[in-house]
This record gives sequence, structure tokens and C-alpha cells, in this order.
Amino acid sequence: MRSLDPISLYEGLFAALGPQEWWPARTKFEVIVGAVLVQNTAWKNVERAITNLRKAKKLTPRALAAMPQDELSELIRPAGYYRMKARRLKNVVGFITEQYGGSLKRMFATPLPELREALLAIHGVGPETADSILLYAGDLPSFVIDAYTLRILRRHGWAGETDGYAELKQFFEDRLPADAALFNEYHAMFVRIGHLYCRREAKCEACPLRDTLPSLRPLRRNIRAP
DNA sequence: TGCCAGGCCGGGT
DNA sequence: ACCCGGCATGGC
Repeated sequence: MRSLDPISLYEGLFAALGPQEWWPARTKFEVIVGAVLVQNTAWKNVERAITNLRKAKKLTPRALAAMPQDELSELIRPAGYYRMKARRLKNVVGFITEQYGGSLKRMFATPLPELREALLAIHGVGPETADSILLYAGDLPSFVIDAYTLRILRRHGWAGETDGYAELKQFFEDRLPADAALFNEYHAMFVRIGHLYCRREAKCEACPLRDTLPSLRPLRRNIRAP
């Protein structure tokens, strides 16, 4: 991570990409469901599953909790790993129901570190899923690292091979103001870059990071996302 | 046509 | 503390 100034990188990304308006979801609960469904899965497939759930009117904690797991797994089938993910969704809604009476409002009123630990204790919720829920559903400043972030940071030599999720998360959180809107925009831009320029088919030469970044310097102090 | 996507878990070194 | 196989559908 040496030689990476996260604020310069943010400014470079934002200048190149603009606001991302993430997470693509209509409700907070839909974000939570999506966060589980997208585990190692293309978002396109998740959309189908979400659509099925919406049409079936199952996009609330209570409706999901009341549904048989087999029925749930059929609805989310397009997202892949559907049996496992049905179980995981059940675990998450069980947690919301038992701990907070099904109220996301109450859940997200929990102090961030405490809630994060609680989420990680749910079977099927790992660091990225937990942080995505905290940030994108809860508007809580928990920086999300994902495969794209890791790949981009490594490809540019900013992250070493030994840097893992915890190290990278810590790195950004230590150097940025704890602002959910900023973390939101930042991670969303990493994913966008990943999608467009950092996949197998995509061209690395077209990546905005390629030319803009080396010439970047910290210019402004106010880096709030729109 | 294969390879792989916005992970996570469990069992083995 | 790592490393690996399993989990599954759909798109390019």
C-alpha cells in the first residue's frame, strides 16, 4: 500500500467516473438480500432473483422469515448457489427478527463495531457481506473491500500479495474521514473500474487509472461525495 | 465452449 | 494461520 494516497485516488476516480449512485436497490432490505445473493455471483443473475422475490412480495424480513426454505431457494435459483443462499438468507432474517423484532431501523441503530461483529457471527455472512450491509443498507461508515478492489490495488502495486481484507479495509479507514457517502462512492467506483477495465475481456489500456493517476496530487481538502 | 462472476464455509495441512 | 474444494446459474 505504500505510495498510495487514497484521497488522490478518490479524486482521480471521481473525475473519471462521476457519481455511481449505489447500491442498486429500492429498499434497505433489498440491499441486504442482494448482498447475500451476489456472493461470488454476477449481479445480472442476482437481478433475476430479486425480481422473482419482488413479484412474489417477499422482499421484507417478515415475508422471507415466513416462507419455507425450499420455496425461497426456487425463487432465488437464478442467482446460483441457491440452496446455500436460501439458508443464508434465512439466517440473516432470523437474526433481524430475533434481535431486532424485524426492524432494520433498530438494527442499524446499533453501534457499528458491535453490529459488525454480530453480522459476522451469522452463518453465511463474511466480511464483504457484512460491510456491504452496514454501508449500503445502514449508511454506516464501514469500508468495503471486494475482489475488484483487491485486484485493482494489486495490479497497480499498491497492495502486496500478503495484504488481505482486514489490512486493506484498515488502510482506507485510517486515512479517510468516516463518511458513509464517501465510502459508498469509493467502493462503487472500484467495482465500476473492475467491471469496465479490470476483467478478462476488458482492456487495461482504456482504464482511466492508467494515465490520470500518476499525475495526480492531493489538491483539495474537501472530498465529500455528492 | 469454457471460464468466471461484487464470497463463504469446512476440513485438511 | 493458510490452502483447497464445494457450492450453481447464466453471460460473454
